[in-house]
This record gives sequence, structure tokens and C-alpha cells, in this order.
Amino acid sequence: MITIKEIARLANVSSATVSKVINGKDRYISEETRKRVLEIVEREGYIPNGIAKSLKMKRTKTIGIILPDVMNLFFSEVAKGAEDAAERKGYTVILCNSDNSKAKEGKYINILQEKMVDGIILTASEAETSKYLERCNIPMVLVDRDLELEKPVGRIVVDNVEGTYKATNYLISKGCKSIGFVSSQEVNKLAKERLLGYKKALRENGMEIDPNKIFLKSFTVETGYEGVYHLFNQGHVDGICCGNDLIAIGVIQGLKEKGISVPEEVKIIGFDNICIGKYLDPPLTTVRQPIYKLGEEAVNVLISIIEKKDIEMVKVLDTEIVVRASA
Amino acid sequence: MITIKEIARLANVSSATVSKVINGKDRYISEETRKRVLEIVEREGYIPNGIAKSLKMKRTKTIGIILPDVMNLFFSEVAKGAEDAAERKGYTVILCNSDNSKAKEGKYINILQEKMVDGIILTASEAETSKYLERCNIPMVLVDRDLELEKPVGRIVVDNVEGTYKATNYLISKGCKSIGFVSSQEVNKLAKERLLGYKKALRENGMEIDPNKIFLKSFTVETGYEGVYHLFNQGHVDGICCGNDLIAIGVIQGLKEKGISVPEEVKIIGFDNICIGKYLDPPLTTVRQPIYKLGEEAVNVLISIIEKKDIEMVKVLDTEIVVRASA
DNA sequence: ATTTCTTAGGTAAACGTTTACTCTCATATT
DNA sequence: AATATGAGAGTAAACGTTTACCTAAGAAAT
Repeated sequence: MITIKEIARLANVSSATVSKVINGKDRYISEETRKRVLEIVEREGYIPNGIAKSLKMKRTKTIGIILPDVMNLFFSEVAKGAEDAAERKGYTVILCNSDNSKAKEGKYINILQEKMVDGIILTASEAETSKYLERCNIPMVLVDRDLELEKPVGRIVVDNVEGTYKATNYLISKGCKSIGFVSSQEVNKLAKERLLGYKKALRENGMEIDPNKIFLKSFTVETGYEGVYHLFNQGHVDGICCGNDLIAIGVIQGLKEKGISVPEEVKIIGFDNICIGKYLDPPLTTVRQPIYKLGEEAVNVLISIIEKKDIEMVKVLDTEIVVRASA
Repeated sequence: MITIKEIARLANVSSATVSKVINGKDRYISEETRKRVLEIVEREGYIPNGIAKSLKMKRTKTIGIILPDVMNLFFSEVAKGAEDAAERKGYTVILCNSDNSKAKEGKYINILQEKMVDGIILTASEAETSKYLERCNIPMVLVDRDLELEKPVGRIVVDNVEGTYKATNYLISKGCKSIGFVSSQEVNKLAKERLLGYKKALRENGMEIDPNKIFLKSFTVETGYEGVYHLFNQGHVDGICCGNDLIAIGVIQGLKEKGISVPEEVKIIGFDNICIGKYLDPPLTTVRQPIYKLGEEAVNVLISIIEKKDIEMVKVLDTEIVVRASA
């Protein structure tokens, strides 16, 4: 690899001059020299060594994004939103899959610090701990899954209570009298909030909260599938509010197996609006989260923190019901 | 941030000694000194500066992965496979979405070179060019979409001709007499090969190749949807071989709208076996590619090249028909 | 008694940039 | 005539590591 010194030698100038030309700090460089240097840079195919630059400048123009699993439709959309926004601002992103493991999450936080990333976007793993996080002094933005932390971090979330509250109310407005809830266990704030919204809606409508109609395991298709069997063993429902769309997929599958028609016998509403929802059968009615924007805003806020523009650190994005055919 | 020099000062040794201890090159370090240094490292929460290390060592333990779009179920699985494999080998991955744009792809190749990644995994954008690529002298592995290149690169692909050949034969074995093909335009080798396999199967079975039964646009749900209308305007088919699963999703949706039943009236087979296929209605019969493994092997081969173990540079992975309900 | 080997650890260059200073003219100002 | 200003470019330190080479001292071998 050819270096700046080599270019300098070929152009008969000092490396300082080459550096200035390349970086546009050419106020005191003659047009002639500038041209000559640029020509040689072009001809030799010189590519600046970003590592050396980062060492000197103490910034890498790189951010890390830690999320449970990019194969998950939700997180891949967050990742895309984040990467797109980063690219627009001249940053590059390192992708880290935590597989919902605290250990892996901690390991990555460490690696990212070693790699001197300028900031980190984190969708925390499910179990709530913050040991690793508190002692990391790189700018950080939490997205989707919020967390109680001492240190100041950005947060991009939606109002989850409101989301399931609206969803449940929607089912009620459609005439459901007995509504079940299938979601993840209350291991984190997000899961707690979604359960809360469901209960709140029932309570406000004078409907009984029946533990037998609540099935909590994890945010997966399998949970939805199991949930159906659980709910229908315990009795009967005519509507199911799902903790997310993956669960809704499993629920619909389970109901099909049981020969129960959606939405005629049981109405289903999901949460997230993942991109595949509209191709399901029936197309999924759901609570839309602006997933892509979640990633985008996370990067915007993170870069504001990095570049020390001060800006609102917390953004609560809006949810909205997307009516399709499942409810 | 505390540096190695600071640690050295606190431990009353030279920074060389600290470096040796940290990196386990401690053959000539007394146990006493080793302990003392390690304790101070721990106590002070020292994190090595990977950038400085990379500059000196001329390697970053980072690889770049360029793919069209992580939001696409296929590529997100490739990405996951790649990231998992990289993590196991102590590498970190920079994620780049090309959005199928040559310009963006070229830009990223450049950025990755500046960031001094040790290697690049590339799923080329659709249009075939290699200008940028030929002049990049970083180890590279092509995955999924193969490309003619002068320079030596790794390649991880499946036999696409065989894939659609098997798929079409499967439809024929199920009694289809008139088989359509909906796929992407022949902009790259992959698309060409898939079309070839379809034609080959028809030819070998003495069936006519009818251009009206072939609709080529892009590898998207929309193309599948449009394809149905195109095919049924031109006449009638009783089986459709799809260039990938996303197209199959669109095809099924289009057929539903037309009130045509799958698989009774028209049988559908996809390609890829994306994770959502089994939850479709009807569950999608498809040609399975080992998508996750594609990413995994890409990283394995790439790292072998980087670390100069020599190894087979080209891997052709197997496909297999996954029978579900759509055909 | 001299040489050689081994253990323990230090010195300082090098990796490829950026940038605060410095230097030299030439021109403008007093 | 002396001084200030500005254009144009160079010098060298610094960023935080790693590592080839050096030193010193004690043990072992000759």
C-alpha cells in the first residue's frame, strides 16, 4: 500500500502538504501544487490509511450496533434504518448479534471499545442488567428495549403501554368479549409495558383480567403456537392480542391447525408491523411501530451526542393500528 | 482513556513488559511482575487501543460484508451466518447495504479499504461490473451471486441450474402440464442459471418453452404479483416455478386475488427457503439453499485466505427440495 | 577463568497520519 | 528604511501499540 510519504516524494513536497491537499485544508497551497498532488494521488491509486488517521484524530467514524439477532425481521429493519442513516452521515457500522445473551453483549461492548467506535446503539438482551453498560463511557443510544441506567444515554422507544392498549381496545370495538394475551415473559420493561396496556384496556372496559387467558413465554413464533393450545385448553377466547407479530404468526398457525377461523371466530392483532405481515393469510392487523425509523433516529441521536450538538436525548415515536384482515 | 504507558508507570515496568504480559508473550516475565501488571490492568479497567494495535500489526481483525439489503430475509440470514462465524474466529464485521447500486457498492469497497479491513465478503449488486473490484487487492469472497473476475477470489455458491431444474422436474412429477417461470431479468449469472435450469427440465421432458409463460423482472414480491397477471393474461398454467421465495409470496397473493387455489389449480415452488416460508398459506414448497451456511462458509474461506492457510477457494453447496403444501 | 546460555526486562523505532510551529520570501504599511 | 502581513510550504512531535534488539546478571559448561 502506497503511503502519503510516497506521494509526497513523488510530488516533491512534504507529507504535510499532501495531507492538507487531501483534506481540503488548502488555503495556503498554490493551485499548481494542489493539482500536481491530486494528479499523483489519482494516478497511484492512493488510499488513505484510515487506521492511522483514526489513531491521530481519536475518532473512527464507526459506530457499533448490538442487537439480539439480525435474522429477526424486526431487528433487520432496525439495522437497515441505522445503517442507511449512518451512511448518509459518513459513518460505518459494525454489526453485533448478542443472541439475547448477556455474556455476548458484554463481550461485544468490550470489543467495540477496543475498536474505538465513536458510539454504540444497543437493543439490550432480554435479561436486565447494566453492569457492563455503566462502566462503558462511549456515547450510547438504547433502542426498542429501554433500560434503567445511571449514566446519560439516548433512548428511542415507542409507548408500548399505549400500543397494546390501543390494540386491545380495537379488538373490543370489533365486538370481542373474551380477549387473550400472548407475549413474552415480563423480563424487561418492554414486555411489562405491553402486558400493562392490555390489562389497562380490559379494566377500563369493565372486563375481567383472567390469568388463564394470558400466556407469556418469549417473542417467537413458537410461543404463539403454544399460546393457542394453552388458551384453548383453559377455555375459549374470541380475540387475541399478541406481544409481537412473530407471536401472531404462530397464533394464526395454531388456530388453523385447530380449524378455528380467523377473523370470524377469533380476531388476531399483532405488534410491530414487520414487513412480511401483509403477505400472511389472513393479512395481519397489527400495531405499527416505525421500525426503520427507530434505527434511523437512533443513529441521528447517537451522532448528535458524538458530535456534541445537543439535542433531545429521548424520542418516543408513535404507534398506529394497521387494519388488515385478521381483526 | 488509560494507556499502556500509564499502566507501565503504575507497575514500575516498561511498556514493553506490559504489552508482553497482556498478549501472553510472557515466557521471560517473572510470575511476580506478571501478577502485578495484571492486577493493575484489572484495577484501572485498562482497555487496549485496538486502533494503535492495528496500525502496528497491519491487520484489524475486521471484515466487511457488502450485500444488497439486510432487510431482505435472504441476506439477513447470510449476514447472520457470516457474523456468527466471524465472531467465533475473533473477527468483527462491518455491515454495508449496497441497495443493489453499483455506485454504493464501489463507495463501500473504497471505505472498507480505508478502514483497512482484512477481507471483504461481497454479494455483488445486480448489474455486473468488476472495475472497482479488480483494483481492490484485499482478500475477497463472493457469495450467492457469482461474477467473472480476473483476480483470484473465493466463491460460495449453489448450483442454480440444478436448483430450478429439480424444482421444475418436481412440478412435472406432480402432474403439471403447463409450467410458468417468474424470476428476475437475466442481469447476472445467478438469474441466467435459474432460467436455464427451468428450460433444461422442460426440454428434457419434451415440453415446449413458451416465452409467454416466462415473466422476468426482479427478485421481489411485486414481481411475483405482476407475474401472475402476466401469465394468466397470456393463457393458463398449472404450475409456476419461482426465481425465489419472495416472488413465490407475490405469486400466491396474486393467485388468491384471482380466486385460483394453490396447490389444487396451480402448484407453486419457490427458491431459497427463507425462514418465513413455512408460515405462509399454503406453506411454501421450495428449493432449499443453505443460506446461513452460505454466510458461514464465506467467512471461513475468507479467513483462510487472510491467514494464508490454503484451502479450496470455491464451494458449491447443495440444494434440496423442501416439500410443504404449495406443490 | 573464560565462555555460553538463560532469565528478566528495558530501549527505541516503526506503523501512517495530522497539525502546531517555524521558516522564507514577497508585498504592503508606516 | 524599517516593519508588519500573508502566501506557500516544511519540520517534527504525537497518537498507542508491538517487537527487534540490547543489557545485565547469574548459572552452567568448558
